[in-house]
Amino acid sequence: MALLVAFLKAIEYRYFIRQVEPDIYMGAFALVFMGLGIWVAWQFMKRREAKEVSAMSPVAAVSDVQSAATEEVIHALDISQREMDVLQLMADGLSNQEIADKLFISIHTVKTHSSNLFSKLQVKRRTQAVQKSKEIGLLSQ
Amino acid sequence: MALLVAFLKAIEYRYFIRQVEPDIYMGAFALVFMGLGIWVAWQFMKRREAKEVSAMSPVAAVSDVQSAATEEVIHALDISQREMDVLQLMADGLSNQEIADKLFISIHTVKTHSSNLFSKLQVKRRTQAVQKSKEIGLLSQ
DNA sequence: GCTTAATTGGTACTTTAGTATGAATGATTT
DNA sequence: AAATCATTCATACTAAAGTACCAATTAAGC
Repeated sequence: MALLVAFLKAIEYRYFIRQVEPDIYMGAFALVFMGLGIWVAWQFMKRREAKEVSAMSPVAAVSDVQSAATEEVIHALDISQREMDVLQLMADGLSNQEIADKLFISIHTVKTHSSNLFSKLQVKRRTQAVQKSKEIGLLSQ
Repeated sequence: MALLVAFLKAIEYRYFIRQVEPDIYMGAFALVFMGLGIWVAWQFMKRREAKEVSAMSPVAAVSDVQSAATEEVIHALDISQREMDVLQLMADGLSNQEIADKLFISIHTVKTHSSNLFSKLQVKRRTQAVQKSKEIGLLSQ
């Protein structure tokens, strides 16, 4: 920014400020920098869009990784019976407390199971867990 | 633009130009207008992005038969386009923050939409919303 | 007997989700 | 012009979800 100011001062200020109407000069000045601002924002947004397109939906990206190793994961899912119980009820839209009540265990236990489940499924949230487990055939669609 | 120039001339030019160092004044001037430019571009891109996402929404993209039935359900439940966008991304397992980033809106807005969605679907959580919306054909299985 | 893994439960904490309420804006309809 | 609706954003709050770490119990399996 300091460089820009210096640049403007050196190049334009001395040559135009006294040859052109001040109003017009300031208007042009504003216009140029507004244009520069638009350009900067444009570049930024372009980069952001590109990233999104390449990454697409996080779920899609996840599923791609998964499908590459589907066999391996299905055989080595290492998901216990109790974790499956929790997963099923999670897929039904139940809260941790409701799952706890239904399985006659504490909510802490449900959290333990679900947390382990998430790391095994390589997801971060129950919604993703449900989505992914249906994708890979852990749960019926 | 002409108005802006006039505004600047009237409000700032006369009061600051001879009280502040010219260089600093010009620098601040440039900065302000660059900021304005960024803001303008940002607003423009936001609107464009929103339209694109809406247009890309699976609701509009599914097969004719499906979309006919889906449209009916959407209409019956009085669910808006934006609410459908949020619902779709919710079903993909995204967090509210991620949905906000993808739609270029704030997390507050996402919460507003999802909350309205839940009451329209008569559910209490996003997991139930996803489950039910697939049940009634709002989302493809 | 000893080990291993599954199941259970806990504390303490951070993060995310969800509700209630209000308000501004733009587009559309009446 | 006025009303309506969709969309946006905000604050302030409560509830739920999720993580990290620890520990007791039980049922195999070696």
